Amino acid sequence: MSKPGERKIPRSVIGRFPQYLWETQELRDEGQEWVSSQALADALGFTSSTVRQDLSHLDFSGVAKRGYEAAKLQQVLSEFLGLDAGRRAVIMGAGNLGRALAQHNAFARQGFVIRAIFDNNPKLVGRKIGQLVVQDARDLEAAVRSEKIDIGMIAVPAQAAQAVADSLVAAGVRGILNLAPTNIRVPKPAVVRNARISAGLMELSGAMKMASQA
Amino acid sequence: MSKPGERKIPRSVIGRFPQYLWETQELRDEGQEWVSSQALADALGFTSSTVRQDLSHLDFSGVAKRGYEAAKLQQVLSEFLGLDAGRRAVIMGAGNLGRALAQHNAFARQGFVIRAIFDNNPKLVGRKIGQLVVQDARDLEAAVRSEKIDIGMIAVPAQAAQAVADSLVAAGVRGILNLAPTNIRVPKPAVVRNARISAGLMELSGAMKMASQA
DNA sequence: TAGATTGTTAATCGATTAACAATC
DNA sequence: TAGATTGTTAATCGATTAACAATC
Repeated sequence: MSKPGERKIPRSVIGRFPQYLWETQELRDEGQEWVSSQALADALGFTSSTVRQDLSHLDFSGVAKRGYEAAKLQQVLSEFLGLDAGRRAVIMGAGNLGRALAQHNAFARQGFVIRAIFDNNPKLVGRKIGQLVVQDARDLEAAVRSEKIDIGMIAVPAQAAQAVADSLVAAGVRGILNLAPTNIRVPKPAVVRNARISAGLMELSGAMKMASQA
Repeated sequence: MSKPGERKIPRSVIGRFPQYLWETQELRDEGQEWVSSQALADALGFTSSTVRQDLSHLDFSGVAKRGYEAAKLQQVLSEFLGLDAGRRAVIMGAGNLGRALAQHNAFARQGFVIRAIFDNNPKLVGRKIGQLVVQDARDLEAAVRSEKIDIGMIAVPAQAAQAVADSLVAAGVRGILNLAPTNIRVPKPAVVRNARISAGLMELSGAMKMASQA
């Protein structure tokens, strides 16, 4: 375990936490009650040393000779990532991608509840998407307040992404997940993370070129 | 410019290339003919030193006092990332996410052409999605061969992701973009990159917790 | 020319890995 | 107990930043 109170956990470590979480869930599903740093490392392609270093940031200890208790590890990781409370999100943009996200029920299982979807196109406003109805983007601020929204997911075209991010921040949203193929910036204490499929494709393509030359 | 032939460019650098590319495109759209390392750094939140280091890996030089020629930079980055030839992709899984990807025409503009979409659910096979018809997953190998597919995008549930990745590799696909919330592994020389929206949400949530404590 | 910006080297910073005593 | 696996320190490795001569 170690320093529960001392923080500044590197971003690279936080980036591996979701992976530990999934892998632990999978191992539990297979009936494992204990997971070792070596087992996680093998599954994820890290070294066991990295895994132990990473997990030592959590307020939680493994047990020598056995490893980490899977159920406990899962719980501590969830808590650390702020998933236990349930994060409340909105989707900005009701195009193909926004609509797909709105109907993607896997998010709920992981602690992310999507409360609303917005668009500024009058043709889309009012349309039903799964359980939700597309709302006018002008009504964002009221919804953020009444629904206590934590996170905005940006699924609009690249040119509109920064303006939409600004409106989310102005409405009081602290966390932004950007899916548009562009770079956006937000003032502190707001936080942005990118989940850009195009970027993934481009990096993949670059990596393929490297691999074919090596 | 420097060593065009010498490789092993760090993954972190390749990860920034798409960002340079987008930013350069945007600046060109605004009419800029030259971009400086400082301008890119400011827009993306890096230091100019990092930008210059990164771009020095490319077979291309800036010009003292002016910066980098935007059109040329865009072209060299595209080429480096293997986008100029046009990458040919298939989508595995015709659920909400897979269907949204199939209709997402932004990919084509960035050099990724989606040639087919597969599912193993007979109810979905034959269904029309945009320009494509959902095919039976058993026909993957033939399609990969006849369509010269480079990339497979995995948009199936987590439990099925590894098996689908294996089938892609067996069919001869070298690059895999994993969108499922799980970790998959492939044998060399195949390459995987992840574009997991759930992971992005979890990292964001963790970063929000850190930011609120700081 | 004078000044701005590159390319590159060297210094710093941070992250990963190795190693091993502690321990269950 | 003996052996496996943790937690942590120290060493290594790699990535970022600073600095500055070269140059257009």
